[in-house]
Amino acid sequence: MHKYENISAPVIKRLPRYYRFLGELLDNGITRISSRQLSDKMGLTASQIRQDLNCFGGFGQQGYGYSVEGLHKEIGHILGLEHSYTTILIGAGNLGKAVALHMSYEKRGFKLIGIFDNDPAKIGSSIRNITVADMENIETFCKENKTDAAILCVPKTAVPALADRLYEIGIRNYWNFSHYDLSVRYSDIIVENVHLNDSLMILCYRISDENDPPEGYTE
Amino acid sequence: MHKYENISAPVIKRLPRYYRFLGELLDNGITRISSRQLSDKMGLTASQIRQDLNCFGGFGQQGYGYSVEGLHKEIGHILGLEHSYTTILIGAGNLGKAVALHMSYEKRGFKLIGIFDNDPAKIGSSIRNITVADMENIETFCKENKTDAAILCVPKTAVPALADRLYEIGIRNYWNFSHYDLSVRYSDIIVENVHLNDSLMILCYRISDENDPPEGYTE
DNA sequence: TAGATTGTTAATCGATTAACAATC
DNA sequence: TAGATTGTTAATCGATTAACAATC
Repeated sequence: MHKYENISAPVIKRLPRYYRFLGELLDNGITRISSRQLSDKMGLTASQIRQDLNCFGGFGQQGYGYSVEGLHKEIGHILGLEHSYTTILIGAGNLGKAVALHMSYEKRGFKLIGIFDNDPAKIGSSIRNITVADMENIETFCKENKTDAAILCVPKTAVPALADRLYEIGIRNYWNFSHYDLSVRYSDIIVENVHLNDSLMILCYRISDENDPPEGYTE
Repeated sequence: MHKYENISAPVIKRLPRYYRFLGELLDNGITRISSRQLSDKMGLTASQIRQDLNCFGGFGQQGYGYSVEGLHKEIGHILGLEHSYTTILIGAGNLGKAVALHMSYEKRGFKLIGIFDNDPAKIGSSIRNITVADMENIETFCKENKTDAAILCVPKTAVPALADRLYEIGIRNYWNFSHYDLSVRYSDIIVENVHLNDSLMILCYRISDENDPPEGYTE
């Protein structure tokens, strides 16, 4: 039932970056590019670019290279950006608010149709023309409005119970900003994580690895 | 000059997750764990856990397993969480604000000492007791206050000029939320990216790959 | 046609998994 | 001691790079 079979995670993770670079080239009025030129710009090998693209089809032309516009469109299509998945956001704190407002710039892929919180101070307030609703009403809302995906911006302590509830409702696609591993709890769901703490720790590792050990450190 | 030589990126990326799971075990009062038990909880192989940990040292005990508290501490140490890097945030929009507030919960690793923006409407406002300063004053500020790292929460169009300016000041460590690849511009810097758009596109790919092709799609 | 660059196969490199001797 | 589990080496698997025939 997969559109593309056996595409490895490393390849998929590179697609948005290809899409971004091609978009920039397009903005700069560049119409064609070779895998070598693109590899120079992006800091990877031409071989890898050709291998990656050929997972999905032969988009280039021998002796010529790739049409920037054509390739940009193809990758957009591979990513499925022509979809519009109805999406709800749970948690209207600072991060939730930022994500909601961020998504207004994002035209493709996802459409925010509801925002939920259980804090009375937040319920009733408005974020980009969507009124924050009471978590109590989420089942009713999802019955009345087909909901494809949920964005989780709640504290990790709230996630296990929330996850069970959303799973019960039938939601299987998650953009997860909470410090909790949803994928361990359910195996038949799709989760894309944005773990800010993890990201910051990795930066911390790389900075401290480069520099002198801190005081009190002995080896 | 590296504390740990030749540690591969996949290993480093798993460290925060180990740290998180061990922290949870610790909270639940569990004192010891074997690589097999941990692998069951985390959804990976016991072999991989042992291989990963042995990049840094032998933290376990044959026939017993690992001390949860000991291992948690060790990984915290490997990540360099005992540091406190002085950090400035550029861009006090919704995302910048959310990140600044997020970091107040985060005690270890980084300390936010300044927030900058060039929007007169934002300059002078206050985020978690830090007054948003004018970008004009960033050179002066960094001369007076040793600054280890910068968080970029500005639109991508603003990044190239900003990056040059921060590089000139001497900042080499970046937590980058903008849709721009800093690492291509400078090679002697450390960049950890949080590309929300890229993350959302990957989710989009995985949802559309699972489901029926959209209307108008023919193969 | 000649030159350039792809698509694709083969070679290399690296990461994960399996196995087991060491040892607590 | 016997049982359990690590640390570590060897085997497998997968991803990246190199090479080149196909072809625009």
